Amino acid sequence: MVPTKVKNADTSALIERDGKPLGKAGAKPRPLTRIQREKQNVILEAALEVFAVHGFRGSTIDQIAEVAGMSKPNLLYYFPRKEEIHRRLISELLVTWLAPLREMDAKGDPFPEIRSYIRRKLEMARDYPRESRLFANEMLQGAPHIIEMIEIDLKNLVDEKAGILLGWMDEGKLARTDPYHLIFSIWATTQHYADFDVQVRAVLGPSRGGEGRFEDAARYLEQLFLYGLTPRAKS
Amino acid sequence: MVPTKVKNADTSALIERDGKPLGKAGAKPRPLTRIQREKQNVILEAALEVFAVHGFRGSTIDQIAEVAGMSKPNLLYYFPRKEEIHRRLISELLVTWLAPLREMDAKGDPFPEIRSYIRRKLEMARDYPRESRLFANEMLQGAPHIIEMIEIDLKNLVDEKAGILLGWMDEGKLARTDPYHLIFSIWATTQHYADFDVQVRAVLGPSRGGEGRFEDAARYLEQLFLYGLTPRAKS
DNA sequence: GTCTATATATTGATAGAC
DNA sequence: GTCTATCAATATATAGAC
Repeated sequence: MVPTKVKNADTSALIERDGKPLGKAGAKPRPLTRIQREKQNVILEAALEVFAVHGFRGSTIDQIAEVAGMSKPNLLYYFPRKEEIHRRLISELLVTWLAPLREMDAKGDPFPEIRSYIRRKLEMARDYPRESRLFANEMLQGAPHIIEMIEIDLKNLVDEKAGILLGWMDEGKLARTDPYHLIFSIWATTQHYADFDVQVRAVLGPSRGGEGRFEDAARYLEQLFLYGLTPRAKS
Repeated sequence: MVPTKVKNADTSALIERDGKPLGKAGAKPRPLTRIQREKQNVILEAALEVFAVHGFRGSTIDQIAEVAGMSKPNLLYYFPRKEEIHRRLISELLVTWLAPLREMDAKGDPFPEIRSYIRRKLEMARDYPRESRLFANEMLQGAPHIIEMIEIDLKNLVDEKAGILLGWMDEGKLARTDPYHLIFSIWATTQHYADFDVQVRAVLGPSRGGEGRFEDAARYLEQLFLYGLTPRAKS
């Protein structure tokens, strides 16, 4: 007979310390109730808000608890360690953050693929600026928590996509250029609108710094990248 | 008779607290000796190192003192407050940081001007990565210490240069595009190599992530921007 | 000017009542 | 599960000897 198994157990949502579920060693970790999961989400949401601005060391549990609307000991009941909150946010981050690049498809045509990749990245900067800043903070510090993922998973993904880009170049569908730096420039230009948002808004001023700025950015970037990549006949 | 005035008094190098020189109210502030200035520079250098990585709140005087090779009370003798060190670094930052943009000259031709602007910015990312990261940290936090400078001085500068770019477009020397987002994209792509250095190196790997990466980046960016901006005959 | 010692505040984390 | 009280560690900053 098959041992009883909880349906849809979300092992990533257990109360953990140092990456391991709390409780007696050897004891079967219990999945969280709906309420517990919701509380954790409230905390993670608040922590994202704070970590994104002040980084790990610059953020305090007090701040996070205040934003989450609960007391500090109460927060620590759900996440016994500050580091644990950060670890959870960061480990979920890379996956979502790289989703747009994963979608770039070798079977498609280069311009539509690149164009929609840029659009998706720009939408992420618009809709998830805190995630973008959390990532930027981590990078500025030398990516101490995700360096292995960067060196392995991210590198593999970019190598693969660079290969696709090179393939398109070989077919003459795309101007020959450095595929790695091409990807860097898409990352940089799109994330800029989240990470340097204050500066963008201040420079554009009240008239052009409103919500429309993302549409303007999309139009500009499309022009920059597509014209810049159009293959030309040698003359 | 003219009151005695110290030659070359560097008022920005006095020992200050909350932006005002220390000492009895009304007393004439004394300029620093050479040794004092050198000690301050050692501290500022160390602080740049630390603040660039951890941000203001995430950095400690202990860390800075250790990097500077002196005791904490000794450091506090030269800068009575942690905030004062940061204030000095930040206020000097914007000036140096915008120097390359200031050099963009309306009397020049667009492509050489833009090309050398990109080169200068990329050289700054290569040679002054800590300054770049300090700036990025400040931006991520919403630029609390330099928001007025951003809204006034920086905005004015960018407005002026955007005007120059528009002029070139009117003359048909430059593809018509959004001059503000053009400037943003130059900032973003060049500073990326300082702020996201870990990621760039990890993705490029040992073979291509060495010092040559800046030359590769320069070549790529030149191609991206210049081809992308070449005016075309309507067809 | 530099050091040791220390005051004072903040912070991460725990104990234990309810 | 949540709270008050509190501990221990760390952090900014000062006092005062030399």
